Amino acid sequence: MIALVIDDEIQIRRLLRLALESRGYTVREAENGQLGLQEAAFHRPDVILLDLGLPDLDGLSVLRNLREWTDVPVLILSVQDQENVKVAALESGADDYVTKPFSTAELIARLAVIQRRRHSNDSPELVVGPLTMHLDRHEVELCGQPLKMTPTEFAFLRSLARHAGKIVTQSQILREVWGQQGDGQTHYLRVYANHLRNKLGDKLVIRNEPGIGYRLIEPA
Amino acid sequence: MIALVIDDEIQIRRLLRLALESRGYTVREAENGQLGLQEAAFHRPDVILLDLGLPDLDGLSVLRNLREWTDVPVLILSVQDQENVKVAALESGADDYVTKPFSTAELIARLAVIQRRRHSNDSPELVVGPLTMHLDRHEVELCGQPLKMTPTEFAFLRSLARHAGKIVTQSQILREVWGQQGDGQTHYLRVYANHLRNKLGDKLVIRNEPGIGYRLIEPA
DNA sequence: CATCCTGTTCATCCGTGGTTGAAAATCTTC
DNA sequence: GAAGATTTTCAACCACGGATGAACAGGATG
Repeated sequence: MIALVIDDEIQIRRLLRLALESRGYTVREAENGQLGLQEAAFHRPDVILLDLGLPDLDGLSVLRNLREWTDVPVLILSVQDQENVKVAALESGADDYVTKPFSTAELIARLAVIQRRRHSNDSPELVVGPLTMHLDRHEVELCGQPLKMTPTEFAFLRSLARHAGKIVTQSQILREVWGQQGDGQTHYLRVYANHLRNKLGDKLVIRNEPGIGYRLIEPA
Repeated sequence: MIALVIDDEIQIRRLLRLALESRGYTVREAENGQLGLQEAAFHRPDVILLDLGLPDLDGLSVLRNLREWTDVPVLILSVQDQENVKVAALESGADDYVTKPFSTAELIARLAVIQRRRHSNDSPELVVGPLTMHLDRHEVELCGQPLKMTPTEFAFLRSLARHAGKIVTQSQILREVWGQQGDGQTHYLRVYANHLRNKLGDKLVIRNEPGIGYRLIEPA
């Protein structure tokens, strides 16, 4: 399992190397975007940890470049208060992000989620823990029990479940559920997140990421 | 038993009409792909004889279009020994083919094979609780009593009965019963659901799933 | 304390579905 | 080919439930 760290700060790279190697990863490093892309192309890592603030290219450019030819999971490392950048990164195909400073435990946990998500392939049935969505028949089961759901609720939940464990941005959900004209109506999100939480009970958690979006996770 | 002949050569159509009518088929004709698709959607034939060389659309396009919404048996009429085209047709869902010139005896024989295969795969009787549908004869029984049914009603009920107990999507029913141009005409669904409910009484329930579709269930 | 974002509840409105009946199209039958 | 019967299509109506929009409460953050 190869991890590629793209970050200009050597302290961060050393920290990540220690954390990752202790978990069995082989770690490669790149100190700027240009080298990062080269490394990614040459060594084909299984996961990439990408800093958004890089000296040459900015992180977003690196991410978009990557996404032109690979689906490798990308975890963003960002400093706080760059919410718009985080949103842009997620919409450009990043899988998740952690905010510096971060605990290595959190980092490892998020990596695990990303990897697990990779392995699930898409079929007419979408399964997230105890939840099963039959996309063709618009039926939902929770712990084997059928769950009644309005069309809008279904679309909302599908939007989250498609990227289970991963953040889905507000505008992403709004576009998928309400189409073009839904853009900006963040109010709907709160109403329907509420509906779904009531229906899902404590079997599944819809967690809010303030200012960014929502994610569907299984309770620990 | 309705057969639809899609061929631009009038001689061929004449020949086929004679051969088929002598075997008890009702024959409909279309001289190009566009008309053929219309006929297929409107009259819902039990078998289609399709020429691969048509003036407007090529036969393969017609076939693929058909296969988007119906499983009606299709027999290909091909001119030469164009192996690659025949293979493509079979892979696109054709049931068999004959090469021009062909003997009517061979044609009839192949039709018989197709029909028999249909019936072995798809059993000629579809049973849901007290309801029995004789798919080959277009006859319906409810609690042993014969039930009169128009062609559209029959197709609608078959669409539901095939997936008894499961939700069948609105557009799924519309495509199966009315073909491509039925898409969006959800109005028809309400009218015919109403017809069927009246005929089925309380022996079987057609339940609506708001915004999604319908399902056929046995009352508890 | 002020502000922003979120969660929660509720009243209104509109879309969807059910129902009926009439017009239009199609198929029979002579 | 014309008259009648059957079937499909279409229009009009009502009823209900879900979508929408507003109001208010809670909580984090500075």
